[in-house]
Amino acid sequence: MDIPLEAAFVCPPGLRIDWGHPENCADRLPMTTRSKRPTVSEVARLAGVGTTTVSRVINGSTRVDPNTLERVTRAIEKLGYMPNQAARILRGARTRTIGLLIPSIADPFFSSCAEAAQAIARVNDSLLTVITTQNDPHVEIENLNVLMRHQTDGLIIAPANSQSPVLRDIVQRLTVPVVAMDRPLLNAGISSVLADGFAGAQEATQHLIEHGRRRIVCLTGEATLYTIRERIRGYRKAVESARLPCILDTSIRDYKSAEYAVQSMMSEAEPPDAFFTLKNSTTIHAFEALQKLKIAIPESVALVGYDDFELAATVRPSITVVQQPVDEIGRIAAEILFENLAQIGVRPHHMEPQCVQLKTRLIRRSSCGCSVLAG
Amino acid sequence: MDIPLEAAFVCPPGLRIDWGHPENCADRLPMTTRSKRPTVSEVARLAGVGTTTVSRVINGSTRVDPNTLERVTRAIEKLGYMPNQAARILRGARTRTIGLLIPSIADPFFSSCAEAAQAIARVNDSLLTVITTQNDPHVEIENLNVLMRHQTDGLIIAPANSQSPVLRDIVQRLTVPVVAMDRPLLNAGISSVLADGFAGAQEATQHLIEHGRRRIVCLTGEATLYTIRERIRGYRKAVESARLPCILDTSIRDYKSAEYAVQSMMSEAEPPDAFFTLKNSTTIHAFEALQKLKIAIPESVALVGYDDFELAATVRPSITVVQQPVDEIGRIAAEILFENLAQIGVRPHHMEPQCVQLKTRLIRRSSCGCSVLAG
DNA sequence: CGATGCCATGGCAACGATACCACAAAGCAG
DNA sequence: CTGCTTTGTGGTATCGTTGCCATGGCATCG
Repeated sequence: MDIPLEAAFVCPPGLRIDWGHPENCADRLPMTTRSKRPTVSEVARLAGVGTTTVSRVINGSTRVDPNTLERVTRAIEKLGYMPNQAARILRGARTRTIGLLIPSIADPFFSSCAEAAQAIARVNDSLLTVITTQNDPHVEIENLNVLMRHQTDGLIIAPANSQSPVLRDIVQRLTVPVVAMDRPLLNAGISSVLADGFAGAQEATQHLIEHGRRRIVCLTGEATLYTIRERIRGYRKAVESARLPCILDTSIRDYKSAEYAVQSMMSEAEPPDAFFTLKNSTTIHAFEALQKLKIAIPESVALVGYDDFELAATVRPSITVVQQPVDEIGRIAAEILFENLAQIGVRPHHMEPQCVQLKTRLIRRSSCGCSVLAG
Repeated sequence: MDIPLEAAFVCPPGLRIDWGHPENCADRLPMTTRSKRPTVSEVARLAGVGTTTVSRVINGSTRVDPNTLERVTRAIEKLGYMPNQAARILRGARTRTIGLLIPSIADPFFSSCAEAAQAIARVNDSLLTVITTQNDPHVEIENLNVLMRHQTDGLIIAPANSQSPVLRDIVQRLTVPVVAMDRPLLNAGISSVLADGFAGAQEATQHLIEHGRRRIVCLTGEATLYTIRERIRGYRKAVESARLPCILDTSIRDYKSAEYAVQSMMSEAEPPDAFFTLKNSTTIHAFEALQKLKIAIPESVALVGYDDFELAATVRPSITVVQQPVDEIGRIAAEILFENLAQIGVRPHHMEPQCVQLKTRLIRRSSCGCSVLAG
């Protein structure tokens, strides 16, 4: 089966369509890969010099005669020479590849982090290898070993368990720099980049309290992760400071459990007047359940979610959320990693680990009780 | 600044929380990486054998005496030996790394593809290196070269321009297998895996026609991509078969332009009675604009979108969409790539390129006029 | 004028794993 | 007992690059 080319879309008259960049970039294709790639000695032979000189030209390490430089450069171009990475690495060079160990690529939070990290890797002339762990510590350790076998220069990891002594020991024994992202790896002596979930949750809860809400239920979803636990701490701090009850519900996993939980809570003697959901999927499930049960938001119950998502502003009512600086997290984690990498060999001891906590932002929309003009 | 551990979440009485896997996997940490990794010769010395024998044990290529096997295995474990990838690659082995060139990781469509491809890479004992191109042909070619420098075993690419002669030439000159994903690379002689946008769009348009819609406007958004053009073909086929007008609007880029476009079309003498949007962002912008302008969906205009998204079922009215088999696309692309990889050296000539077209699915919700029970 | 220093350059070894060849010992048929 | 294969094993060259050291030419200085 083949794509029929003749049937391709023909631009109708009067309809201007931009066909993209002109692509006059034929000048920059250096033969890419051929069956047998030329080597330094072949270049050297053609240029009439020694292999060392060719190497010097490539790496620009020592001064070479302008005349020789010219000849060698021409030989390199003529043969389409490209240094062999493997040989360089064998001689001790970096692989120019960093690893990213995250629970899932499909998760919008982590895919945004990955995108930002990849951009930083690119400006540092490195590649990014992504591995998903599904938050399984076994998979995590397994693949950490895989990355080390591949001699990755460094590693960004979102640990499934921030307190895992096993992971901590392994990471401490590594000779390559590691940066924790989104969740710390406690007492491992590595840098970490996270959003301040405690402050974010506290601010959101506080906001609901200011709206006069008194029975604020925190819908945690599964509460094993460090991030979720921090958010719970923030919620707890806020309600306890206001002498309000601290009510946690960890039961919501999907739409069905959300409907059940919401229904049973709303039919209690003292029903909640606000829900604070700690992650995206829980927010959506709770929102769906409330709509299905025809419970008015924010009149009957207010709703505030943690983590922003594309349609939070579009649904009716629009949903107030705690927004995390996703791009920043990935970007800074990668930046710190490359800073560490740059330090290797310069100092006898590694850089002091730093813990970056980024501020979250409360995006006020309608579901919390704020009257927001749509748009 | 350090994370206060003592302040960590304490499980309240009566609230069962699953703390995750037990992590009793301390047995599987093979020293990972040390300052100076042991080599075959060190293992050989310890086991009292030659390096060749050690190599044979590692690769299980030839029979070795059970006795020797035992000794070597023990030596490997004792030293925590791990073969040096770079040396192997220099000797001609695979890098066990494949590249994925996509416009963006943050895009839900491509992140799902990436996730699926990564899973296949894992079962083939390989890593996946992700590079984003932002649909820029220059970046695309640039990074294709970067991947080749890194000696990637193979490549999955979503070409920015399916008809680019430059990209086609480069790909044809590559010695590693390449698979096109989501969009073909025409006449390059490589396999491609795509969703059938023509059929999907045709079916969706047909569906609107069956609902009695007569003026169906196709909101394309930017229409440079192959996929979008295929969808336009499908839409056109359907309306032309029904002798209905073919009305394309390529102007929508964001919420503002959507509002303008919708408003001006609705105030025409013959306003549209349905919108068919060709991609996610356009669907959302059009939906927002219709809501803002208080135009009833589906009473005044019906709406069908291309590409499903998480909240399409949650918003009111829920949105009817053409769903693409995202996971399948990534999975099959990777599978074909590894099949090609397995063929290298077996046959003198490469595998016959295949073009896989996957079926889409029309998800009937409310916005098209179908009365759907929520849930 | 001879000694000293700098510059440009080349030869060679080494990084670590493995394919190839060689060889010894053992088994086995004639 | 001889000539053959089979089995287990080791030595060594090689992959392509780069660091170290050596060398020859030229300029500078006492």
